Amino acid sequence: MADLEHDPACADIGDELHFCRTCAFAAACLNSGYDKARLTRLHTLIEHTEILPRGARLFREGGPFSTIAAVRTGAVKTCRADAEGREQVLGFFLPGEVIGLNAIANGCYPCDGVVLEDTVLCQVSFASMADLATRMPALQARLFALLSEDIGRAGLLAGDFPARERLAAFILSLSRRYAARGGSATRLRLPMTWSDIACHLRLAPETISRQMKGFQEEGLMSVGRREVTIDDMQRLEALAGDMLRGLPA
Amino acid sequence: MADLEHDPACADIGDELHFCRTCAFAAACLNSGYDKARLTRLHTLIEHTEILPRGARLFREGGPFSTIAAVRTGAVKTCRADAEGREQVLGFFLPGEVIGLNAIANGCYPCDGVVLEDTVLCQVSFASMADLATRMPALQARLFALLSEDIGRAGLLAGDFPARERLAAFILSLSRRYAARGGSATRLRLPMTWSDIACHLRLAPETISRQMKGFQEEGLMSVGRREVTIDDMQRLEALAGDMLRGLPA
DNA sequence: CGCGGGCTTGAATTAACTCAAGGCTGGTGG
DNA sequence: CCACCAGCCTTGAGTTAATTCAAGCCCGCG
Repeated sequence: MADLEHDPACADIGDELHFCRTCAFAAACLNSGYDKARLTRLHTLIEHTEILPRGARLFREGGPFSTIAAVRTGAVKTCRADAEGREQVLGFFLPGEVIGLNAIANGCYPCDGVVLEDTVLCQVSFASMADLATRMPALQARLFALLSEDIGRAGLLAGDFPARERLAAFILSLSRRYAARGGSATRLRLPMTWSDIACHLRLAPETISRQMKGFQEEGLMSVGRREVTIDDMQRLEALAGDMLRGLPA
Repeated sequence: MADLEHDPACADIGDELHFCRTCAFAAACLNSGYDKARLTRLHTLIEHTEILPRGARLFREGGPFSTIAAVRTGAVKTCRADAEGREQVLGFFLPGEVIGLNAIANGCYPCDGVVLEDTVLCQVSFASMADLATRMPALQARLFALLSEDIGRAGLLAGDFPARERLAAFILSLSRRYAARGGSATRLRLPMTWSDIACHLRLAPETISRQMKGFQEEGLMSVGRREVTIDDMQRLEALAGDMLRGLPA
């Protein structure tokens, strides 16, 4: 365990120990009494990438799947383009979140992975991970939970809610996810463009713009360039409430 | 293995061996050379329910999660109601498909499970299943795949496609899922109402009605009471193509 | 036979979209 | 250091796909 805590590659992450010590994959394992050898084995499976610049492709739709990755710093989106070239953003991945779980089923990625800002990832061969999981039930449980969580998250977008509520839920979801990793719940830096948000929420970019303006005028939040400060969390939760009901983060 | 093949509880399923022998949970294990003891152990974990009538609730939103279930015969929908009481159908589950995977993350169901027609399920404690999976890597792999598949399926609905394409993709998806279990790919019995389909696809029931009529007039399919016969698979695939791209079944 | 749930059909409405044009901003190169 | 450029965001006006509302129909079932 000491190895993990003092690994220089992790030390610079500061307080995000929940994420750092385990590179997001095995938080649940830390307090499970595993011996040092196993934790070290887990740790040695993990490779950190270099700093990936905005626009870099982690993988492309149809490409062969072999590794999953956790975001260490930065942000990533997964997306696909339809026949007319219109982009659909499936999800955003913030520090601590795991990318690639939707590729397990088919052995190939169902979407592109695109870096939104300077990003470092922790990568692990999924096969090794699964193998190790048979010997570490808590790791297996963590993987099951991560996968299950993603089902719920993907389902969020399925609902038919008005633009206003969808955007409110999106902001609130970001807020909770940042807060869960020790960030601020009220002051959010947005690594994605308005257009990305629009593609994600099935809205036109113009609609995002108008709704953001509306939120600001109502005193719900202050909207800046690539950042948002939530001013009235309660009202925001009331707006989004129905949509996020029963979601972990 | 002989136990499984000749188990009278399974014998009546006929040719659906892929599903029957394993009650849908461990198809991948059968050819993996596991010894009889392990397969039997898996089998003894599984309990068949009595015949559940239309309208029965398998579970409710917020209820404690402990078991996952595979549909043996019949059909089930998962759904939730928003504040105004409008229903949102998250998914339909046909024979051979597994219900409850989205509840793992939180330990409680994020939706209701409702029986659509006379239905028999195979139920298994998820905890036992996970425990067994540590000793049966192929079972673990199967569970990972099932979970991953569900992420993709949930994401389907996220896209912003016109009503016409969404409905085409839905019909085609049903067709493929029935076909994958040995059923007909062209003649489909629909266990759900038009309204259920509407709630699932984020459309009004009237829209389903109009689109179905349209499909019929164009010779794409013949629509009957609770059944559909696909007359022009190629054109249907062309219509839905973009949406189902990269989906297993 | 009559009842009720579910499906159909038409007409009016609307939320969000598209199209078009203008403005800000942060980065780049002179 | 400043000017320019490109990408991104904003704003307005007109359009549209799908909705809501309302009414009637069909069919299986008691």
